[in-house]
Amino acid sequence: MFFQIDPDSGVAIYDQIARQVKYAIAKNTLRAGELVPSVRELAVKLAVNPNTVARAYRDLQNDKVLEALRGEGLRVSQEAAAHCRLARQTNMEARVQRVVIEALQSGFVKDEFIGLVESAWQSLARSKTIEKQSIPETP
Amino acid sequence: MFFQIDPDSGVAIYDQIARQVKYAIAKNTLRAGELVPSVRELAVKLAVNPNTVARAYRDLQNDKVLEALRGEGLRVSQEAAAHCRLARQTNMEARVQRVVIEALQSGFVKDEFIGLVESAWQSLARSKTIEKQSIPETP
Amino acid sequence: MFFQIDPDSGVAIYDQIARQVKYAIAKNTLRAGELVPSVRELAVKLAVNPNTVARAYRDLQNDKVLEALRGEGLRVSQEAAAHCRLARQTNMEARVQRVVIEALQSGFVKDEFIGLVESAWQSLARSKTIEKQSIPETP
Amino acid sequence: MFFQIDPDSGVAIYDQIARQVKYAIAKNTLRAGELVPSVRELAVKLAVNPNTVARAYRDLQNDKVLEALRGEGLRVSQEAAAHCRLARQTNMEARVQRVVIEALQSGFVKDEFIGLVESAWQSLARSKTIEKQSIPETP
DNA sequence: GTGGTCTAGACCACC
DNA sequence: GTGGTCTAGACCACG
Repeated sequence: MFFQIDPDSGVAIYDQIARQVKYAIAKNTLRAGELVPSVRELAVKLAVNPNTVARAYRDLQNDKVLEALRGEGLRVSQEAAAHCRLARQTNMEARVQRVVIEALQSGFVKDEFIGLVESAWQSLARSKTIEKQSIPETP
Repeated sequence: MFFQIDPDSGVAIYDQIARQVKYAIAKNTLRAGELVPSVRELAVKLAVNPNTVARAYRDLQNDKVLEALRGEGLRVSQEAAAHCRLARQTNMEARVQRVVIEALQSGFVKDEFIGLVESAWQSLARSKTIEKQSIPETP
Repeated sequence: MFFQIDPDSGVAIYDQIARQVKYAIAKNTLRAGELVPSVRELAVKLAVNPNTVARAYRDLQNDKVLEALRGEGLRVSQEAAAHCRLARQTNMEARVQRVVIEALQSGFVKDEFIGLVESAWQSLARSKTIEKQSIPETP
Repeated sequence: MFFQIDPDSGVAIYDQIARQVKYAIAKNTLRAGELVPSVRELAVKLAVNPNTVARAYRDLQNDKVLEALRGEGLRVSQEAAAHCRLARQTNMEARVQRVVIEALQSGFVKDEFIGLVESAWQSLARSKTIEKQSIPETP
């Protein structure tokens, strides 16, 4: 598959996997009805413990994003796309809100902060390897 | 004192304390040479175990932000302000960068994202209790 | 493992542990990439509270000597050896300097003092249990 | 008086005071029968809390180094010189032994260590302000 | 199994 | 009164 995990980012690996699967669905890189890679296969590709992949897939099943086909594998569900797009929006709002609260608490003014955001966006958006960027999260 | 901790935010309490002390110094609410509240006193105010406050203060001593005066208390060091202001900037840049990377990865376009940020800022900035807001961390 | 702590030496136990880990790395008894004993395991061996070992390990992580592998253990970092060898040298210089200052202040002459050092070295070096010697600290 | 204390050395201030009094007696700078400065006077000179000086003097009385003359002050006792010279020797032996043990534990060889001691001695002995040197101790 | 965090309560040295 | 250390035991997230 196409994504990357960073074991030192402070975010649980299973969480990184689950999120990137959701993003892929939200972006239509992965579509309803498709099979995701098997636990073992993905574990090998990401150089990660199979248990960790299994946990990510389990969480995705709980979220009704994946569904098990006995003896076949895990399939992206029909409702997944809607769910993932919604999740994308909600998660991003929550994340933005947290950072904004921190910024307010530490005394930033609005323009100073927006400036920070824009300059980060500029510098990151032009990097062509953006999709390979790991996501340094935060402890 | 002036700050609040949220035991359910997912951020370690000692970390919330340490950060808010740094912010207070960066904002000049707390100045070089002043004594911070005693471990026991702050523990009572925050309804937290004294060991937890002690751990925050110990970390701040490692960062050269506080210095111990035996039998007297803990004092804000002279270098603290510079360090804390720098940390404020650097930390915020790092946090913003992480969110921006996530946004890019999940397919946001710039204006959509900036819009999210601005609306979050608007709604949070006008809340008068902003300083009492807990910092809901990690989704 | 191979080291000993003395709870009555006046030196904090966590500090004795951290120092001995560093020494082991400086001496190549412990090498980059290896896992150190788990917190609980070492706590049992040293007959010490696990929190105390955890504190030592935490300090070593702050010093970039150890790094955490989630759910796996703590690993000696790559930079550790250099750091520890440097620390060994610097610490010993500092300790020697303090004693020398005391000696000068209390009116020793050089040969008298060197004699003291040599006789101490002789008598301690031939004891075969040297590595098991506790470090009686502070008079 | 002639000595210096370092509140950040990790050694208790009262202990620094008591030791320096003993050293002065061992060196005959202070002689049997002389009065030591009053608690208040010394406290002012050293910029230290009078309680701290009082504690040092109390310890020295326990050691029979000083004796109280009601309404007059504290006098260096007759036995003091012998006691202090003995203490000088014994303390230095103990300190040297501790450092030597550490050196052995951290894998120094004899010549390497003696070299360290000699170079420290050289560089410190020629400093003219040697008597004003504070004694950085260390915990 | 691993480390990380927190609480509770104790004892110490220092001022 | 202050900070520092240690113990005991609990719970959590992670692999």
